[in-house]
Amino acid sequence: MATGRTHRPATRSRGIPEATVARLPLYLRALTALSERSVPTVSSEELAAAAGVNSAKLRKDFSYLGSYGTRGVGYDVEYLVYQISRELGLTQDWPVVIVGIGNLGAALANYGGFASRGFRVAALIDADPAMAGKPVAGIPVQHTDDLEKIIKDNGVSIGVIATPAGAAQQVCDRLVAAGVTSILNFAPTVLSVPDGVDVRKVDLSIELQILAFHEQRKAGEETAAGDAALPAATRDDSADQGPDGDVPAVMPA
Amino acid sequence: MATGRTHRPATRSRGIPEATVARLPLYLRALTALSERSVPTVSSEELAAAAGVNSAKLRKDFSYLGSYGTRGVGYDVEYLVYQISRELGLTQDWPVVIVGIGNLGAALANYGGFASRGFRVAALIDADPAMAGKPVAGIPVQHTDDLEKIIKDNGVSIGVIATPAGAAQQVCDRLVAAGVTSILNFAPTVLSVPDGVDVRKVDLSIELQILAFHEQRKAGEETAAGDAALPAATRDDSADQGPDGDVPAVMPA
DNA sequence: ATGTCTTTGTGAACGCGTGCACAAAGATGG
DNA sequence: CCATCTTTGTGCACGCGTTCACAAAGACAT
Repeated sequence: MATGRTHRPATRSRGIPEATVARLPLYLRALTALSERSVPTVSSEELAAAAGVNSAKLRKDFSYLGSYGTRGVGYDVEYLVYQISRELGLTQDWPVVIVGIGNLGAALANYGGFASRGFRVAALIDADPAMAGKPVAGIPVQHTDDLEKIIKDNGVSIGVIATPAGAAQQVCDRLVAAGVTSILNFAPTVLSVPDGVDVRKVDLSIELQILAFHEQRKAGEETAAGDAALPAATRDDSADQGPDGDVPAVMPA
Repeated sequence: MATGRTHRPATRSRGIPEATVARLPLYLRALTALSERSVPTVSSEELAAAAGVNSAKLRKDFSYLGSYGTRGVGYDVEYLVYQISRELGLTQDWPVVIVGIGNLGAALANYGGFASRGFRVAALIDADPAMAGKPVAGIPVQHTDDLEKIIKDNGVSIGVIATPAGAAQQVCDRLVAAGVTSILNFAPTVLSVPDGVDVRKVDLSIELQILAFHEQRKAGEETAAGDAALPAATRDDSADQGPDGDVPAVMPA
C-alpha cells in the first residue's frame, strides 16, 4: 500500500508474504494486551477476533513463522510475543530521526508509540534556524545542516519525513545519501528512491478522499438528492484545488 | 467538459476496484500540479511517472471511469481533474469532525490538506473540559458531551478519531450512533463498527514496525553480525515492550 | 486521401492473498 | 491404552489486482 515499489524478484528464501508482515504488528498488539492480563494461552479464534481478522488467515500467517501452536490448546502468549517481536526486529534498538518539526512532526515526537517497541527518537531536525536548540518532547531540535552528521553519529537507518511536500524529496535524497534505508513519509509527495530503500507513505489527504468516495456512493444509493441538512454551496467547477494544490503536511515553522 | 453523461449508469460506476479508488487521489494530485503549470494534456506514461505507478495500471484505472483519453495525444488535464474529483465526491462539501485534540488532533486541525479538496473541519471535540472554548487552528474546541448535537447540526458524516486507544471505541460508537458513516482512525485499536460504516486506519506504530522488519532483513542479508557502524550498547532481549503496551496516539491534554 | 506514427484501451495470463474445509496432532477423560 | 474432543496447520480453489502485449483509434504530415 505504502510502497509502490516491487521487491527483489527471487532470493526470497525467508519468504514471509508482505500482507502477513503488515498484520504481525496487529497480532503483537493484541498479544501484548493479553500478556499484560497474564493470559497464558490463546486460540486462533480468540486472537483473530481481537485483531479483527479471520482465524484461518491468522493461522496461515503464523505458519510462515513456524509451528508455534499446540493443537487442541492454542498459542502460548509469551512465546508468541517473543517470536513476533524477533521476526519484526523489535528486539533491537532502532534509532530514528524526524525531519520537519512542524505541528505534525512535534506530534510524532511526542507520540508514545515511537518510544515503545524499540524505536527511539534519536534526533529532531528542522530547516528553520529559529527552531534550533528549542526542545520538543524533551529533545532539542537540530538544524538541517547537520543532518548527515546526525545520521552517521547515531547509526540511524530509519527516517521520518514530516516536512512540506516541496522539501520532501530533497530531504529524502540527503537521508538516503547519509545511509538511511527506510523512510516513513508523511509529506504528500511521491518519493523516488534507489533500489534497496524502503518507503512507506502515510497520506492523510488520500485517506479522507477514499472515505469521501465511499461516502458519496452510500449517499447516492439511498437518496438521489437531499441528504444532509446543510447548505453545501458547491458551485465550483475546477477552481477548487487551485489555491492550494497540495498543501504541505505541516508548516515547518 | 461535461461530455460524459454517465451520472450513474449502474453498469460501471458500481465496479471501480478498491485498489483503483485508492490511487485516484494520487493521480488527482499529479494532475493538479500539471494544471497549475497550465499543461494542457498529458500522456499515460508521463502521468504514471509523476504518480509513481505503472502506465498500464494507470490506463486501466482510468478505463474504469470511462474513456477520457485521446489516442495519439493523451489525456486532457483539466477534464481529468474534474472527472476524478467528481468520482471521488470532491465537488461537494464534506464537513468533518476531529475528536481528540491532543498533539496529533491539533496537528490534523492545522493540516492544510484537510481544508482543501472540499473537506472542512466543522468542529473539534475533546473530552477535557479545560480545552473547551480554547481555539485550535482558529476553531474553538467543544466538549464531548455535545458530540451528538454537533454531528447532527452540521450534517457530519465523516469523523476523525485522534483519541487515546482506550477511548477510541467509545467515541466511535457515539459517532456512529449520531450518524457518522465514515471514520478515519488514528488510535492504535481495532474498531468494530456495524455494516455500512467505513473505517480507515492510520497507525504510525505499525508502519514503523513494518519498516523495521525490512530493515532487519536488509541488515541480515549483508552482514550476519555487525550491522551499522554504531556501538548499540542497548542490547535488550525481551523486556522491551513491557512498560508501555500500546501507548495512545496522543494524550488528550 | 492515404500512410505513418503515437498513444490509448483492453484481452489474457499470471501471481498473490483469502477463506473454506478437513486431516493431523495433541490434550483430556475413562 | 483407547476413545473423544479441541484446535492447529494446510491443500485447494477462487477472486482480485497487476502486468504484458497488441489491436484500434486518432493525430499529423505529405
